[in-house]
Amino acid sequence: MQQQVLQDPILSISNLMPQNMTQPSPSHQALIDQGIINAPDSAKGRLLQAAATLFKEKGYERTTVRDLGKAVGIQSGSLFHHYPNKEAILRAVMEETILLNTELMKAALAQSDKPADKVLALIQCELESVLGETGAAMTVLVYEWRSLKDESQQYILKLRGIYEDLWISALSEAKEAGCVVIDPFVLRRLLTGALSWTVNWYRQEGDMTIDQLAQMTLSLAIKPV
Amino acid sequence: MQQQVLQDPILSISNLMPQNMTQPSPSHQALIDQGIINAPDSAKGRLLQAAATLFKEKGYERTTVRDLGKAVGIQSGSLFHHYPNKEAILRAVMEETILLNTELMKAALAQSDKPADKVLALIQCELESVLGETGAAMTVLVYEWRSLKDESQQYILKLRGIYEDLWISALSEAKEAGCVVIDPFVLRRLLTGALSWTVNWYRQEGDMTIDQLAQMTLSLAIKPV
DNA sequence: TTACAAACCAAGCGCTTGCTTGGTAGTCTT
DNA sequence: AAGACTACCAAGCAAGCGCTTGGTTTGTAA
Repeated sequence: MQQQVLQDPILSISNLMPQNMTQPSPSHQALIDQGIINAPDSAKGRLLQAAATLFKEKGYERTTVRDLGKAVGIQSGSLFHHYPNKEAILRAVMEETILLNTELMKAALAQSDKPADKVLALIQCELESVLGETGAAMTVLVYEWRSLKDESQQYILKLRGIYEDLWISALSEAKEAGCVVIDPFVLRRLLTGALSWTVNWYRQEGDMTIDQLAQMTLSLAIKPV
Repeated sequence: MQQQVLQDPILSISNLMPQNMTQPSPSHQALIDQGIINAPDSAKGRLLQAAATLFKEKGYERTTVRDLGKAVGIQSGSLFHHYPNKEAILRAVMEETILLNTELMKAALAQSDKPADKVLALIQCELESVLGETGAAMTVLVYEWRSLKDESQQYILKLRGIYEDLWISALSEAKEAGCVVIDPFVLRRLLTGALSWTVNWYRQEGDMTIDQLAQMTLSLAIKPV
């Protein structure tokens, strides 16, 4: 059964997406093929993309189901054909983002060797997540925590744990190698704040690339050996 | 005309405040005496403290005027005798916090001499602000930005500019002294994220003091000369 | 004692919210 | 062709929201 395509070409949320959108990465495509996350051009996928954008810009509470409906080009009531309630949409946004970015990080780690390279790969990866195409959803993941029900919080927290484990083991390796001085857990938490906050000031149009920013951040986190 | 004290001893927001509250610092008291900010034990002061706590815990949007009224021990409608609308309460919370913490930072800087010491003083000061008594209000200042009207945003932004200038000049001095390698503006923004994020994980009850955390953060920001 | 203003209450208004309902158009299966 | 299913619309409900109103209590000062 093929998903029907949403009909209104004017209000359709495809207008909210970058025109020259890149192809999904191999990791991304794999998750789509396994049915774990929705394809970006499916009805649900576009709803989630629009929701992420609105939740980031206005906040979850200030975004109404009427806003969501308008962004996708359907009536607000029709949203509840896809998701049982508004919170489930927020949860789905977070779930898909954390799953996707965990896979992206694993892929990035697989291409690195030395401890310092791994840390750089993680920093680059997280910056790309926060500042790139999935940035809206990542911001929602970080800042709209409180709006989830307890049960959803625990579920997302579990997924986040897997993601954080990748960080902790990389930083621990770096510490054993002598290029990190402070406790890996504290360092990770300081980095979490520093990296997620970039969404509030970094602009692609500026004269600093994401890679340059990643290098600067790395220079704070590790000392050359 | 002396401020009347709120009457309900059960619901009074004084119950929400630490029992063994320290005396206001000299900088704090000076601002109170000048009528720039409200005394913590005045009616308005307690309203703002309760509002900060609720806004931090539930978010501004999820906090209703009925919640605020209950926390202070008055009817929700009576709030509008003190402030014209709900947003004005949020604005007042932010305004008082930024004014107070700007003064605290100036006082801390005045006692420091070498560039690295000044940076450490700023880090300590900001951590105390975020994690100490004014923590709720500081968190609101950082994370409830979007809920302000445009005009209020500009006003608070102006106040924040003064605060940030203290940081930028201290980091610039440190860079000239050779103990900072990356651009002061970028460094400040990374530190902003790292320090404000501590509210999400640091616990006083743990075995790491705020001063130790400040030292660790300093070790990332500057290199010994 | 009287006068007055500040602080507050009780009630509720107008509006918006998330969500439900009953029904319809189009597609796929048999 | 008939039936089943998905995706949607139009309308609106119950609850909760920020805020207003008219009147009462309380503290201060003449």
